[in-house]
Amino acid sequence: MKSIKILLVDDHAIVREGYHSLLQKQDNMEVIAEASNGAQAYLYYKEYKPDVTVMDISMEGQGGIETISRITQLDSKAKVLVFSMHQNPSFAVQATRAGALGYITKSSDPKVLIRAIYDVQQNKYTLSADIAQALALEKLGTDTTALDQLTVREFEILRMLVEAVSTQDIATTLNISPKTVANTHYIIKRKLGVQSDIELTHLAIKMNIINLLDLSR
Amino acid sequence: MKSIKILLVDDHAIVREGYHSLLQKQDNMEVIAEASNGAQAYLYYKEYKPDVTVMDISMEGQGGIETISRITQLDSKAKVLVFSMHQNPSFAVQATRAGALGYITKSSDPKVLIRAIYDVQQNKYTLSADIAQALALEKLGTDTTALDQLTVREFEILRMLVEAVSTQDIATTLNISPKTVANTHYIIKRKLGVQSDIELTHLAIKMNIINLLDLSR
DNA sequence: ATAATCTCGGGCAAATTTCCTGTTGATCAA
DNA sequence: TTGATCAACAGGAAATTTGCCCGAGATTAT
Repeated sequence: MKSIKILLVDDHAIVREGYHSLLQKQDNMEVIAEASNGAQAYLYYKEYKPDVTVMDISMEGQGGIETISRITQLDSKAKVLVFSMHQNPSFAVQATRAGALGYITKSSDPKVLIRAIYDVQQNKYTLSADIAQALALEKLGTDTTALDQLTVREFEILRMLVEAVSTQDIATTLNISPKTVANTHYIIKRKLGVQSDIELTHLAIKMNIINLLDLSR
Repeated sequence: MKSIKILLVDDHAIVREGYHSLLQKQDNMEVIAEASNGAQAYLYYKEYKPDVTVMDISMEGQGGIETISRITQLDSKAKVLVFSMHQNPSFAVQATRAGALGYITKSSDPKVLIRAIYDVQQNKYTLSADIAQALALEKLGTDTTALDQLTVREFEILRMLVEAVSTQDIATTLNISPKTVANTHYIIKRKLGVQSDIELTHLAIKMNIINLLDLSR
């Protein structure tokens, strides 16, 4: 039987060790190279032309998604399986856009990974169950254009709110009653379907209302 | 030579596989049990009394730090080595408070992990180089993390709070009264000097408690 | 012109926050 | 071993905020 040649990409040595040990038990899979970062992965891909590339996307430096783009740009038939710790379905979306053929979370059972490698090798798109479910929920949930439901004024107030401006200060700068700000705050939360201010902040980050660079400064 | 008995705790099967494979190559180390969550880890600890417990602290549900507390409370001589993906030294501080004897990041070389297991087994405190450096910088720099003022429990609750877990849910998973969670929430805000939950979330992002890449739930 | 929508805010019950208190249990120094 | 300290827990009560109602005036759309 012809052996599937695999390129491993993960910045945690221990995880690569795990793959290695796991895949070695499969007699028709063979790890032909391991990379610990995106740049290396790209070089190895060119050099070894693996059948399947198993890649973590949360790496320091040049991200995994970027690496997927570059690899699939180099070889449009590249088969990349993403193996990530992120349960967030938008990662799966991003990875797929970049050209990945599958997305499996690390909490998946090893059997699922093996199965996924076979699937990807046969050009079959694969998602782990948890991600598939989350994606489905997101699709039928309202989430996507939630922001468009806000009026101009609401959006303005939202922007100040998530920058942690106090109700009082917002009222003062907008020359309206704090009560109105509080009411609007409530309306915003209801429209966006969030329960708490913390959720609201998360949403604001997702929607790029908060400038993350400002924040982490 | 007597073999060092090891308990592995990590919620990612592939990572456990990695440890396993790595540690098996050491002829004086033996993995006697593997747990995939905190509660199970606690039970296994009681049952197997391992020489060294190697634990990931970013697990779903009952956190790893909480688990360390419970284990060291059960057996004050327990030797716990934390193996974490978090580069933030505050995690090391909290883990140490909870009773851990060492803190190694997952990006460390496998050799470092092996070395650390020996060290911990001999009751020698171990830090991986990157964390030691960050801690040192933190100590002499002004940037002294306010987070270190928090108790272990407070830190644990903070982490859940900023992930937008509800007071009720936190109370349920930690088996305490919602009133206690609300009280602790308040204490945390006071200690960190923030006015609102939105400010608290900003702080959490700055302090790297929230994984920016994973903001969705 | 009429309806619809936005903006603004008052009212008020319910929920939460804030700050206090006290209990328990663990640690630790004298 | 005893007293002191501190973390964890949780109840009480007042202050504040939230959640949801409403209506009024302005603006926009049809």
